[in-house]
Amino acid sequence: MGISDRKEREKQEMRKLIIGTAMDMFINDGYEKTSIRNIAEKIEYSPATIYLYYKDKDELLYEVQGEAFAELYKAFEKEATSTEPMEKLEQLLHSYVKFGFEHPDLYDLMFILRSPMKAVSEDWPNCDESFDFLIKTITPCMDQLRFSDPGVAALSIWALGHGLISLFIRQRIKVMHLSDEEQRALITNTVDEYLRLIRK
Amino acid sequence: MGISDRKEREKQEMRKLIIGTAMDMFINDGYEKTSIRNIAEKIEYSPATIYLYYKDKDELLYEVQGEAFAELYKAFEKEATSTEPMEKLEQLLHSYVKFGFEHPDLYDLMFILRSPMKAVSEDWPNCDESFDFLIKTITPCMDQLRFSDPGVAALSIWALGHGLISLFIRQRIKVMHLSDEEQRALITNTVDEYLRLIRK
DNA sequence: AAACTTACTAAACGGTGTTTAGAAAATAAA
DNA sequence: TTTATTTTCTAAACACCGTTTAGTAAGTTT
Repeated sequence: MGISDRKEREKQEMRKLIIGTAMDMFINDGYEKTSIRNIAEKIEYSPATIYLYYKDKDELLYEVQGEAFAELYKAFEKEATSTEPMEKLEQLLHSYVKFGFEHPDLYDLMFILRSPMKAVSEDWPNCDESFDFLIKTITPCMDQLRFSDPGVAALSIWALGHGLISLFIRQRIKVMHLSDEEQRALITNTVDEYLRLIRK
Repeated sequence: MGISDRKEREKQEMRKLIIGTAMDMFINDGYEKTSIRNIAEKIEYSPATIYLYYKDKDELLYEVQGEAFAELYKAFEKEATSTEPMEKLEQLLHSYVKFGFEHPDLYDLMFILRSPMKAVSEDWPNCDESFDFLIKTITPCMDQLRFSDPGVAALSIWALGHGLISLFIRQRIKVMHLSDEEQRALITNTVDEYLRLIRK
């Protein structure tokens, strides 16, 4: 049955077209400002067509989140490569913060946006993967870290990185009355001092 | 002129009615799910009336943020009372996290929500106040802290607290597969270990 | 009592996510 | 090849949203 094969292929291509366009627009304009109608217009289909391929806007977000987490994981693999455990951990945190700086709108929809129920109730494959990378990086460092257990260590490191980036992205660091460049420098500085603090 | 006095009073009462109702609804349903139309319905006026007292929905948010920051500051004053600098700093961070746990929707609109331009461009009186409290609490601790300067110290402490609460509120800690209670306990634990880390 | 000012709202504008009913095109069967 | 069936798409509508406009009704002043 060659025809139904092609149809399946075309269906997958359409899904890719939609999700690719959605991702572009989420990155450029943010999730909230991107409407189903805008996406439809860009791909030259009617809005209703999108609903033949995705259940609702949340499902679009869910898919884009998946791709974004895959990108984060790739960044980890590329940038946290040291064979020395503590150095690898440092590279990992730097990589995380760098990702936030370079892809603020992706970071936003991954970690800040109110997540669709699907993402929090069912499991979240590509997110788990990145979190696993953190856990696996921490584990061999435990004897050199001033944390009581890996759970606390993971959450502490993640929370510090996330806190810095999300305060920056959502412009709350403005209360410190610093320029954009000064804010970035201070954040980098704060990361480095934190990494020094946690060492035994 | 008694009449214009009364009119002014009535005007202020109307503003209070609107902002009070808005705050209630922001707390119960969140900012995004609360519509001008719903607020108008609850106070039994037409939606257009609200625009005679507030420029737009952002201005409502701005005002509620102000009140929320005032509440946070009150919490600080009540709970961070020690005369011993380091102990006061610990009380402050605990107070911050407690505020987040107890008023998640207020915390959300203060620190997580995309803030209206007014809040970030002009100054933000009640937010400055709370941030000042942090700076003033940190300053006398500097000789006992493992930070190079107060700016880094302030941002580090804030980012850790904010990171924990915002990951919790936006349900990202779910990747750790813990119950709500376990998550809260882990957060408290992480705060305590952090406070231990930063001590000289 | 008439003129003026203030307080309010009905209705509309242009936007949103989403659903429905029906048209058009592609495929299968005759 | 023509008819029947399935698949693919969209126009239009529904129920919301924030906001503006134009006009009504009430209160105040002259």
